[in-house]
Amino acid sequence: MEDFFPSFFPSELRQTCRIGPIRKGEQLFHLGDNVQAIYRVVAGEIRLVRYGADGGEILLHRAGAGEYFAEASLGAEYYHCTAICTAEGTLLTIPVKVFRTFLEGDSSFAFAWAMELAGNLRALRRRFERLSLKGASDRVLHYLLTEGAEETGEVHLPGSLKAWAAEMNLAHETLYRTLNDMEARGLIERQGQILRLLGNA
Amino acid sequence: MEDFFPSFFPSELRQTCRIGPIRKGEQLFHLGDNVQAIYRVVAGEIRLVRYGADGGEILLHRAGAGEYFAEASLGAEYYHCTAICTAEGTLLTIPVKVFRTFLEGDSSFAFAWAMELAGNLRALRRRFERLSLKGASDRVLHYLLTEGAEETGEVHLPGSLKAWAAEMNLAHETLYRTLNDMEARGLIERQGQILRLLGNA
DNA sequence: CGTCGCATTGATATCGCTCAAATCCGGTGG
DNA sequence: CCACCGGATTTGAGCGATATCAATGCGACG
Repeated sequence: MEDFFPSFFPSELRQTCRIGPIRKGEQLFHLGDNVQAIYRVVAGEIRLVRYGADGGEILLHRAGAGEYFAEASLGAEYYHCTAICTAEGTLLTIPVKVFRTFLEGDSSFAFAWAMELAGNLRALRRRFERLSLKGASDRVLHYLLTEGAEETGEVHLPGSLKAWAAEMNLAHETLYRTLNDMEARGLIERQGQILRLLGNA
Repeated sequence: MEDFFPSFFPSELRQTCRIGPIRKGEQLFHLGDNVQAIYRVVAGEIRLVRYGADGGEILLHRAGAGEYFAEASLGAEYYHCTAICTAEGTLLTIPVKVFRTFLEGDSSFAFAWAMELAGNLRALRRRFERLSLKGASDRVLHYLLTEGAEETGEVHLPGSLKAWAAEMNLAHETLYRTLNDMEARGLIERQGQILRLLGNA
């Protein structure tokens, strides 16, 4: 199944992977577990979370279709967070042991993987930069500018507004209000699940 | 000079690198420049920044001795931020072209590099998680827990308190007050440049 | 039809930011 | 040796933006 694997995966590696369904609420691993696999979301959604001292859930990452997660745990002994399925789907499970073997022996694979990691790093830096903005509207603007379509700043809302608010570390109420304000000011335009950036200021 | 290079760098690669001094205020590259090199700080400090619409400086990363920067730009065409030297030191410059060649041809090098990137990714995730905390004291606690020495939660303050505040996206005044509060409450202990976590709550 | 979760709006509280000012410290030049 | 200066540190006061609490409508789903 070509769709399940990135093109650069060697066929021998593909044979050791597992592909299976994930159900909402299922936990793939917990904070502290020994690292046994890295994953790629084929369909559905996985959230990587950690729990604060007060029991509050801290969202580290949301992985959607096509995205890896726990990929940074390759060199670690144990997982640094907990993975929970938040939307039913399909999951590709890649055993670390075999994965490491290929990384060490196949230079073109290792190269492709390094490119992949570099891309993830850049994406995370964007999110980091976004979080460092204080204003809610600044974050929305930044999202449209960095994650939106080239030039047009058009974005398909990733799921519910509530989930989007969580990804940007905003209370969902604040996001509602902010979007209303911005639309009222003519900064953005909303058409159902599509957000468009209007004036380029 | 063994100190300048990570141990896994092939000697042929080392020969194409440049080692030179950097002065405070010097800019290594700007947002939008074509990617020509990745860097490693031997001594001193480099900050990766980006400028907001209001002209405000957004700190993306602070790289100190031993750290790489722009390493995620390997697969990119142009730099996504600006690099400024904030403390005099020495810089290792690694041309991307040669670097790529080695990545593609030397699997053990590529593997080591992938490990390096994975580590960077984990470090950035920690910082990201920290930023997602709302309270100032939560951020300080998180810093001590994740960046501090194992168990003891002991930390050498990275430079000035002001710089530390910037790294945690806090106003420096807020950090001063928070540290005072925390010390008064017996949560932490300060001895000059050393912060120690006391009660493990 | 009842329930659950998302969307939306209102009211209030809180925490960190901003502006301001005083002190301290290291370095520099006379 | 001392006066001066810039930057870090510290403390104070007040504001504002966001979180929080609360209530309602709405659509999907069993």
